[in-house]
Formats: sequence, structure tokens, C-alpha cells
Amino acid sequence: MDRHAPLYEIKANLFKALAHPVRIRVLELLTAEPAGEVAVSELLTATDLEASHLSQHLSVLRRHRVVTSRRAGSSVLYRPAHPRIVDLLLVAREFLHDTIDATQRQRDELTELPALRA
Amino acid sequence: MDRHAPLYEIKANLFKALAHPVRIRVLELLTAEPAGEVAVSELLTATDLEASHLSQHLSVLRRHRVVTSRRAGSSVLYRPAHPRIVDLLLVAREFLHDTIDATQRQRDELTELPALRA
DNA sequence: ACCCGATATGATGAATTGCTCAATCCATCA
DNA sequence: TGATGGATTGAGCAATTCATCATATCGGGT
Repeated sequence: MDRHAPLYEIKANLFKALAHPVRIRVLELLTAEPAGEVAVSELLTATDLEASHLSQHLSVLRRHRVVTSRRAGSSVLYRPAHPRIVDLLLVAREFLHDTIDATQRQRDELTELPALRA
Repeated sequence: MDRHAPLYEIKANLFKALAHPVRIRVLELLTAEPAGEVAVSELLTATDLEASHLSQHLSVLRRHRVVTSRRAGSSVLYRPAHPRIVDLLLVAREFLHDTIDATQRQRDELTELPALRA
């Protein structure tokens, strides 16, 4: 991969790997599963994507070692490659929760004050 | 921003905001500072970028509420907008630490075994 | 061996993002 | 107010990433 690049570049690449709605969706499906493993076929029905399209995103996640896969007969099972990946999603969620709340409050104030003036 | 999009899309956008080496570098400078605040001028000398270039990246970080800024006289100070942002970088670092270690070991094995055969 | 369902890869044009340069804004100080 | 240093914004082109389609691979069953 890019192991010989400066650390901030490697880190940026990791975030790049996560920077797509389909890939986030896949990761959330993987982390939601108690078994920890999900078959491509399940991802396919859950996301309603074209097979090759999903496969390309899975390939990105694999290339960045965010997930690992193993064959089980004719199907392929994916799982998060490391517990920290799950953590990243959780921390992101906490951040967004607080941030969206704050901007919501801000918006509420903005839409409320003019009303009081009327 | 994009508050009315599905959550996985919002999350992807957050990671997009982090998905660039310059922005990672800036965030690391911000989180390294015990004062918690760093002036644009300092970022400028630390990163050795063109002012407008840095400014564009700061703008991305602001737009996604990853950092906040305030004016102090003629200069502008930036800081991480939320403790979770710092956490994201730390978790990413842990993940990369483990992952790079693992691939390094793998590579070592690969380069070692052929040698033994000779 | 052949076929079939499941998954992965490769190539192409479309869309997004990043970089460079010029222009603008904003605060300070003379 | 005019000039100056610090920071931001906007426009145009280059580079990257995405979606779609066609093709290829891999296992399992016949």
C-alpha cells in the first residue's frame, strides 16, 4: 500500500477509504451483525446495489485493510478488520450527534426569534 | 450543511472532510497544541503552504464543523471543534499502528523465506 | 467437462475535488 | 483615509474518484 509515505498521508488515506456513503453503509452492516461476518449476497440485498458496484467498494475497503474477507463455498464473507474500525464509526456518530444537535438548536433560534418580533 | 441527508451520507461527508493529508496535518497541529488554539500564520509556517491553499482546506474543515475559528486582532485562531475530533485521530493512529505492524511482519516473512532457500 | 450462480476486475465517460493565481476583505497603524 | 500585512474567496484547469457496462474468475452441481 502506502506504507512508505508520511504518517499524515497514510492517515488521510484511511479516511479516504471511509469517505463514501456506500462504504459507510457496508461497514455499519458489518458492525451491526453480531456474528461479525456478512456475506456479499446479504450486503447486496440490504443495499440494493449492482453487484459490480458493491464489489468495487468492497475492494477499496479491502485494499485499505479496513475489512477482511474469506470464502465460504460459493459466497464470500466480510468482516471489519480491526476493532478500531468499529470505534471510528462510533466516535464519528457521537461527534455528529452533538454537532447536529447544536446546529439544530441554532436553526431553531433563528426561526424562532423573527416569529416573536411579528 | 447536509443535515437532511441519511445518516450514512452525513458520516461519509465527515470522513471526506478528513480525507486529505493537508487537513490531517492541520488537525494534528491543532491537537498537539496544549493551548488548543493555533493561528493561521503558525499553520502557514509549519506546513509551508501557499496561504490561499491552506485557507481552502481550513474552509473545508470549518464547513464540516470539524474546527472553529475566531479572530484575534489581525490574525485568526483555529481549534478542534469537539473532543471527538481528537479521538478520531487517535483511534485512526491506533488502527494504523497495528495494521502497519502486521503488514510489516508479513513483508518480513516474505523477504526472509526465499533467503533461507538459497 | 460444462454450465450456472456468485463475486471480482477492467475500461470508459461523468462528476467531484484539488491546486494555482488573481482579486477581495478586514483590522491595524500612520 | 490610505497603505500594509494577514486571511479568505473565486475562477479555471489538472487530477482523482465514481458509476456503468462488459468481461473474467471461482465453486458447486450435473
